[in-house]
Amino acid sequence: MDRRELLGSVSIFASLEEKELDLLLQATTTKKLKPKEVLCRKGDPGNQLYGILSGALKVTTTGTDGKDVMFGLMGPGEVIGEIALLDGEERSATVTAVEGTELLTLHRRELIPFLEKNPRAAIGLAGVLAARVRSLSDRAEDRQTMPLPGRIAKRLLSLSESHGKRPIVGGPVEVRMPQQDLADLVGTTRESVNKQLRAWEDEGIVELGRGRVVLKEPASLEAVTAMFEL
Amino acid sequence: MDRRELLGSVSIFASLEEKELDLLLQATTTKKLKPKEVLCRKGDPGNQLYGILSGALKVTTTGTDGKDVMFGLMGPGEVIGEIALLDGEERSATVTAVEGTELLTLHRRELIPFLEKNPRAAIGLAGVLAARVRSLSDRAEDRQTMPLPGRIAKRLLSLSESHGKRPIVGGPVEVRMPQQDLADLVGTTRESVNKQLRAWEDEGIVELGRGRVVLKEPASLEAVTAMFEL
DNA sequence: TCCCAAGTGTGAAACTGTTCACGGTCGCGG
DNA sequence: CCGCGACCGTGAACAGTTTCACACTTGGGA
Repeated sequence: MDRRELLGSVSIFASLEEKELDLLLQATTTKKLKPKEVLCRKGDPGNQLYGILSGALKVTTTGTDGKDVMFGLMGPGEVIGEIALLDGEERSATVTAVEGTELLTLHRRELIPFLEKNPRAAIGLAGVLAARVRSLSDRAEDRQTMPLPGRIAKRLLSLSESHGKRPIVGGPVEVRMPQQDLADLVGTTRESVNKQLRAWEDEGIVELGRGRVVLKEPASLEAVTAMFEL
Repeated sequence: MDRRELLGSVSIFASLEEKELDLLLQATTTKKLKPKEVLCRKGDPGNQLYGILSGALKVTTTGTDGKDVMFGLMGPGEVIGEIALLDGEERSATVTAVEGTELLTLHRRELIPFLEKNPRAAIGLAGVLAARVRSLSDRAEDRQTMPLPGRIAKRLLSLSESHGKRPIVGGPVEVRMPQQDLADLVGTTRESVNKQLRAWEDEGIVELGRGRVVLKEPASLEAVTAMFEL
């Protein structure tokens, strides 16, 4: 896969013309992250924008007590790092690779002038941000209206869509993520997640393994979420 | 105050040239809202962007059980409605006037072409969105790391900065908001807020009144937040 | 290949915050 | 100027989660 193809695969640049892409390409570098490697930490100054080419990143913050909050898991085609770059503040979260990951990096001094010349890209970027706001506020809402089982079910389903694998073709979807991370994502403890998952395992709805959850009956999970929302 | 002055007072347009402002002005309308009047509801189609000229709006969503979540209180100079407009989805929340409010409205069909011709405004808009993401993720973090008193204290302080009044010049700051709204904002029940506030009143930290909280000792509240965070 | 760090499973006890069920009071709109 | 709706105050019982304290498993790296 050549560099241009890579760049085109990052959503916000997908709509650009060839020659604009070429121009932008010259300003990019690529970067590789090993599993567990940290891309940036909350509080760092942030002048780079990253596009994910392959792999997966988790976005978290850590309280001093060690209590983590995970905001999301990002995959290929997604953009990360725009916030600090756009408002000029510090990085708002810590970003860590959960597996080997390839990134495209773009520095603010190249990006801002580029956006000024290519308003469509700027609008596209704003669109990405708008979606981010939407998902954050949805989750905030869930967190204070939906009881724990509903939240776990909902997040499992959404993870299965964005990051699910099917070990056997046509078989059930598997979500690769330790229970601790699931807990951080849902806003609860590892223990609570474990207990809920075990309960579902007994009902045959999921199957558990070290670092993974297999959704045997997604429909039952949907039923759980439906019980609470709206 | 003439129309142009109004437009310039809305943050994202503050950096525009005179002639650009004039151009944009022709596309705007003004709108007035009475107290408690609803600007839009979650789920509506959304094609307007609003700039707040005066007054205050609250942004909320309501679960079917009647449990509300308040995302924020917006004041003069702030922009609202960008999200639905940028991602083409439904309105993501309900917006209600808490007092008499004057708005500037701008339709998508005028705004998008305008942004394409004025990339700086597009970038500015992206900046607003970035700030929105930041505040939402901060709150998400608080909500699952900080116990209730800390969250209440923190929100009171931030409200006092953005919407506080000083009934007597140089006197203590007063926040005008019913306890129910405070609860929705912090993500708890009215009762819990009331109990905490009463406790603080007994300690002389705040003073309560119908629909208002007077921060007599903001420093003590800061101490409460400091106890938990970081 | 063996070891150990990371991850999982589980119960009991403690607690934080909610729910429920009231009564009281304020102040504004008719 | 008075009534009624909106807002405040409060306690008791309850529920859902967290905390704590373990034992157990597993897979990958030295």
